[in-house]
Amino acid sequence: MSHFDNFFKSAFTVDNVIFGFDEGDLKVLLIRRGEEPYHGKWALPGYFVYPNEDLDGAAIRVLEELTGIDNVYLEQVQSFGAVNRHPFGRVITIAYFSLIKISNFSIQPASIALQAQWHSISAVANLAFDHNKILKACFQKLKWLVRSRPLGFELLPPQFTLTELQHLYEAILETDLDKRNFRKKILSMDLLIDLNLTQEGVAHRPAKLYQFDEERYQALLSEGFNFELKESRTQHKKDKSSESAHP
Amino acid sequence: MSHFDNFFKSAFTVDNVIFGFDEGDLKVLLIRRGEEPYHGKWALPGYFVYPNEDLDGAAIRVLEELTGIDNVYLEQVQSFGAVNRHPFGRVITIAYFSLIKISNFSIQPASIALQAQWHSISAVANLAFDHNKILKACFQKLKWLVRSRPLGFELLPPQFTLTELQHLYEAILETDLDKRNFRKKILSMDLLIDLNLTQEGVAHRPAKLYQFDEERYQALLSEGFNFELKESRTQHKKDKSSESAHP
DNA sequence: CACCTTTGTGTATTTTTTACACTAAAAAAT
DNA sequence: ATTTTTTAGTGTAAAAAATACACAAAGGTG
Repeated sequence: MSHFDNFFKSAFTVDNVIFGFDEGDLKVLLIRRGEEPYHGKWALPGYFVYPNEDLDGAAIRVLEELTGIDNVYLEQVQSFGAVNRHPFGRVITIAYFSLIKISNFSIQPASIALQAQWHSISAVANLAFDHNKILKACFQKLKWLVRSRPLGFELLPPQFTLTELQHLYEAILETDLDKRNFRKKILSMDLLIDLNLTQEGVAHRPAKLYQFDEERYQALLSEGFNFELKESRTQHKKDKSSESAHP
Repeated sequence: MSHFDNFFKSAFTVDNVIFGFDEGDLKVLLIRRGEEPYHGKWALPGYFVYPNEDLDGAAIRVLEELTGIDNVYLEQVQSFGAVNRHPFGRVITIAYFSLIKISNFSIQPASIALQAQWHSISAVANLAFDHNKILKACFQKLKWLVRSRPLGFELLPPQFTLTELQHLYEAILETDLDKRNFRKKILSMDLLIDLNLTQEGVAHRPAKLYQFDEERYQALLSEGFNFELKESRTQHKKDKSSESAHP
């Protein structure tokens, strides 16, 4: 049956774009490749999909094998299938992405990777394959998603301050937000639990700590609530609160 | 090199979800398969990606070969790669979708398909493979996209009335829109050219005809304009304009 | 010419978004 | 102990956007 001529030696891979947030910086998890091609180069943690596993499953497995990270929610983003994107043959890849709290996971590269490390989004080197392109597409998707879902909580420690949350949003959206308006909006969604605790050991007024209300989020989700968070249409200058501090 | 064990007999396909709009109904283009598996069954127009072509190119070629339609913009949606989705072996598929004016294209199924035909979205049968799932995902994406881009013009004839446009939006969003508010919003985007023509041969007041302003759309796109079109947050009843007609 | 059907229009109300500046709290420096 | 430094926390008014809603106008039909 000539139909089967369409089955040829080819392969699929999955590549994971894992975002984290630390020190006010949006980061992505990269590995240094321990295999040809691109041996020694930085790349997204990705590998082949095996014949007996589906794509989502492969993404989860590969991430675990290459970085030691498991138990995260991975979302499919896009496929990349340029003819020569892989020097060894025809390989298309399916990109997945996820957001995780950096501090929650210890990174343990498998033998197949020389190293696994967080890199600031703003300082990502030349990656192997077409991984720069993939990263860019995933970052776009993140930016887009964060406007319609209260994402980002995944990236913060369980207890966080409103300023930390705002910085995270600013990093993702690549814009400045107005402090008062941001707080008003976030608090009005009623998705944060005020822990009645404050920061300790900071050399200034300590901020209150909050926690994400997972239960309420699930409840709202199921009733089709719209989480949109905008403040991006008009250009506006920062709230220069501090200008009064030095008269 | 054991690396190459990961290249095995497998295949990629592309499947196209082509939306059209006619007689107030949102439609999708299906073919009746002329090949095993699922010979004789309705399916999305899809076929294998060849070794020497990239995914976007394959989608365009396949659509042309199976339905005679070419010169349309296809957008990648998602990959589907369940292990047993294809009875002949491991095949993952990449779904593409597009919107076209039904009247602009004459459908000419190639020998590989027995038939190609528009089907109302609301009355799609059991399709081959996992194509019902794919169709559903694409419809979701359409619904989502139409809120953030002035899509839909692709689906209408070059000259259309505001009521036709509104019906189209209602079909996609699966909701009712308020006539006056819809017009206000659409016209304020300033993307329609008033042709100073009216419908002819209708048994009621003829509507004005408009045309989509492609140039202005491109201009606004490039300056990052936000086309969002909502009116979906609160539940609201229809504008029962006609209630005064029969006092 | 009455009548049927669909088009086309405006306004008032409510909600959301935006812009903007000072006091409060704690630690550090004097 | 007082002052300085730094960040947290707060409210309001103005502008823009979204919503709800009803009737006259245009053309064909019988």
